[in-house]
Amino acid sequence: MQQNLGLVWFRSDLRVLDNPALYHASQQCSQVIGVYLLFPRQWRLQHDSNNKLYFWMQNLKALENELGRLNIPLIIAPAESFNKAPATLLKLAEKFTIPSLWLNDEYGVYEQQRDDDTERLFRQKNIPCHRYHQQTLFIPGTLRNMQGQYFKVFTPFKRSLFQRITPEQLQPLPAPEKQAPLPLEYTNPESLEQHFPATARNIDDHWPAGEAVAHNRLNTFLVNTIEQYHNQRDFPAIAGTSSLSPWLTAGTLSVRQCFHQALQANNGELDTGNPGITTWLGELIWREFYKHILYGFPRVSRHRAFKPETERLTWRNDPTLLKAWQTGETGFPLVDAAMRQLTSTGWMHNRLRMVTAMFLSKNLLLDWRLGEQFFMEHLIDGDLAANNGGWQWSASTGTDAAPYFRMFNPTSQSEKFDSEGAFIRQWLPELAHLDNRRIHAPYQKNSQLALSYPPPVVNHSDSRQRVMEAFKALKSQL
DNA sequence: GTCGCCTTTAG
DNA sequence: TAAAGGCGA
Repeated sequence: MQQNLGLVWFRSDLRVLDNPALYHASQQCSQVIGVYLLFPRQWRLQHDSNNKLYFWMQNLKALENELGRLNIPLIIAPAESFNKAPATLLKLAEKFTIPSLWLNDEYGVYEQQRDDDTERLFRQKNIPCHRYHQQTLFIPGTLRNMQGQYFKVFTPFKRSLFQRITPEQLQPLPAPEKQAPLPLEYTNPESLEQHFPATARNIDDHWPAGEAVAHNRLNTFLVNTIEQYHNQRDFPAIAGTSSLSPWLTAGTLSVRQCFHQALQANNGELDTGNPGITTWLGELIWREFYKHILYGFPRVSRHRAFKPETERLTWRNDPTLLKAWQTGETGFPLVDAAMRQLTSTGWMHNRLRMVTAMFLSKNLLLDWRLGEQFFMEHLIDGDLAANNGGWQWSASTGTDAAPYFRMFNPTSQSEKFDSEGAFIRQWLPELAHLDNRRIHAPYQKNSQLALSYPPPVVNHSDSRQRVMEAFKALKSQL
């Protein structure tokens, strides 16, 4: 009876819909069993936030329910670190006499090593390992320029993707069919989410788990929001973005499902049609781009700069300034409001991720890795590739085709993207009474103002000068 | 080698 | 409008 069982290993693909490993296993096996390994030690090492881990555990519970409706058991097993994965899985496969393993690849260096080790061990035992692909539209490494190298610039990468993408590869897979009941003896740990107490407030209300929720959000976004996406996405006081990243990172939702549905809403047009939709497709491709970069340039996942020469920059060591940035007490209202949004909700608006990242790395001249880590420690959608890519872009150590020195003025950004001060007032009640003009820089032209809010920790133009010279010095050192 | 172009601007 | 370098074909 157990001649043709399949063990499906879930990781960043916590869904039954459009899940290649699950789908193909259920097509080719008489019955399948799901497994999820807990890596608490590894997650700590990677600075994964409790917000994210709590959310993942809730999504895992939702997955267990979805699978249960299909009579597919889900075994949840502790494994501490990645290096314990092969033996833990093999033990399960032997205990339940399961002759095949099915999984969707992940593209971080340690994840690849873990999966390669697992496959090797299983092969030694004559258990085939079937590996699929789901994290990106194209397998990292399969989009190259004419010289056969990885694209280092976003736009040519996107053009190449548009040229090569086909309707067939965008067709999401259905859920597997319901299988015959499969009685198994196992006990899963209870109340897993309690091991990862979220620091974000009301996390269940803001970020409810499960595939049904994710698809509702996607559909609502496509119906109500996406057509104005290009006009509204830059304004943090407006809910103009998709806010789907937590589900995308957990794999509750696949990029293919998102891309497919958005493209349908645009009559199949990739770069024409509704500008809101095409802009959002571009954002999905940014996630794709950074995953390909992470795979093609593994140094970026080892705390190294994409542009090696920028490793000679001397970042300042100033724990007090770092603390001011982390707690939202820099005296720059938009920066502080953004940091308080992050620590209160586990999420930050994308425009503000750039503003706060540039402020840390350029105005404060603090190492971008400190900011990258702090983001990971709080973000509910923390993704190594996207977070690292964004930070390195902001710090000018990463991929960026623009020649000139890219630096935001946090006050101008505030006047431009929060002109009414609505976002600032939401997070900094101590400034709520200031008028729309003064709220962006409270002490400007009035340094004697009595406020329970700190004065600016740096002078923008001086700090701008300082970082410009630091980058200029890199070139003269060559 | 040449040429066109580059997510998100500052002053 | 100046900045001001390198990618990709």
